Amino acid sequence: MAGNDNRSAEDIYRHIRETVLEQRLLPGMRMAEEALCNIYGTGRATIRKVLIMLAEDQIVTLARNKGAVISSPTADEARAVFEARRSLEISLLDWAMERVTKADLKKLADYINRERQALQLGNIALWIRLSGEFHLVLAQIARNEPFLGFLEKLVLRTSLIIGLYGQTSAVNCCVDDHAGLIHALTVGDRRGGRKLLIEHLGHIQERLVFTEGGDDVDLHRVLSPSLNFDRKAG
Amino acid sequence: MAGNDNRSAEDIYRHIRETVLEQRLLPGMRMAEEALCNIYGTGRATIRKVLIMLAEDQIVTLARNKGAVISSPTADEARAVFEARRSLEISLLDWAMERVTKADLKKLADYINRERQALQLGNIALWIRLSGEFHLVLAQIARNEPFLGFLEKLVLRTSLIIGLYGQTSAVNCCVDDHAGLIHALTVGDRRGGRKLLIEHLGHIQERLVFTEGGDDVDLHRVLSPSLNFDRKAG
DNA sequence: GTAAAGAATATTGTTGACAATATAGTCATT
DNA sequence: AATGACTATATTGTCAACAATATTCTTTAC
Repeated sequence: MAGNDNRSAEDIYRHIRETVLEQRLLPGMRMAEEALCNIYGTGRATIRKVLIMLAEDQIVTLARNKGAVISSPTADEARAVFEARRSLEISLLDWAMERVTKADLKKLADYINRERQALQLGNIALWIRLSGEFHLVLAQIARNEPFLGFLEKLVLRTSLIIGLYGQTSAVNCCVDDHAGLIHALTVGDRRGGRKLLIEHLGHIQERLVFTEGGDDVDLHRVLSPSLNFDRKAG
Repeated sequence: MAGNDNRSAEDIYRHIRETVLEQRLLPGMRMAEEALCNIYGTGRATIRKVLIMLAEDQIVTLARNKGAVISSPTADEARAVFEARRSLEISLLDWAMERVTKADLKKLADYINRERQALQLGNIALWIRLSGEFHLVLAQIARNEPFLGFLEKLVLRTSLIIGLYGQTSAVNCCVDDHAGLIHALTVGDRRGGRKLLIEHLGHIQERLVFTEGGDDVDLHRVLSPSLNFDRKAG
């Protein structure tokens, strides 16, 4: 069960990010160093490096002498993330309109097919990841590395947010939204693309239910489907 | 000379970032672990954590078995950073227009005064830092944490870029630009503010001279005023 | 005198042990 | 039975030593 081959810190980092994107790692889950050492077959130094990198992405929260936990974005943070995404992705789409190539469009089409396929096969985790990555593939067309990196972080955090506040329902709207975006990009419909993008992000955001108004995330931890996890209630 | 009090990784991280912002740490400078240990009076584990965090910000470049070096952004990366800044800061300014308070305006005015003061006293390092931080203070008014964090990274990288490609000249235009931005924000002049902001970033970018077309940064290292540093030319 | 090969040095990568801290469990008291 | 203090356990933080690798210096051959 435990003891994969030795992997580099970067590989582990990428793997954990993928898993977060698939919503298999959910907010509140503890990331004990030794457990990760066993899973990935590395020493603590490597794991520590990975956790520091994840903490910089705000995927993980480090507490002194308490260790790492998958971050639980507050409702306010969630709103900020969506606000930021709207703004970032509109800029990215504008650039993409100017710089898109035929190869890009082909790549996007392939991606949508993979999304549809994953959905048909019932591979939800894969579909979730693909539909997140779609935005990144779209963003790559803009050819601005820093911006792409920023969006990556926001997409990752969106996965955490959906994992915390998301309702499992109305799944297949996204694929059509994505198809619409591709069409807008193909015909160069700037205004339509922008509208679609905002609506699409709105669809995702609308499906969130922010239980409990406060900023205290401990309550969310309790109801998160993670490991057994008791806390003295305040 | 060496041996400050023990500081936490976060303190050291902030201090190095500040120093980069002041352009006292320049691209190409080596960041040997032991040297940093002596400077900050900590063990290698702490320094290592700091370097990992700086590497995530792309302030530092880590090479396996070779150690850390202050990053040397290429000309293309520099262009991407400015492009990203234009887009980010316009969004931030739009939000700031909606959310600015009197307290914010007071804070901005104080900041400009500090800039002017630093310039009069000839404290260039401080002025450079303040004029970078001005953009962050402005960004804080937008009240969007993720966006603010992104801009922080870009401002840091801008410091590296100016350190590499910047010409030391025409210093005092910036303060007036900043004053203009405050005015636009005060009277709610959205269009004027946007224009000023783009011009301001343009001023900074125009003063760059991209010596050598290639992506190889070793040449820049040679001319950086760091320790003695020889390399076999390719 | 230059260039290549090898030795010496310095720096980073990794591991293990120990200290500091937080968590969980136990027991006594009310 | 609930609360509080205390002990035991587990986890992280830090340090030191050693291994691996890169760099520099020296030597030798041409």
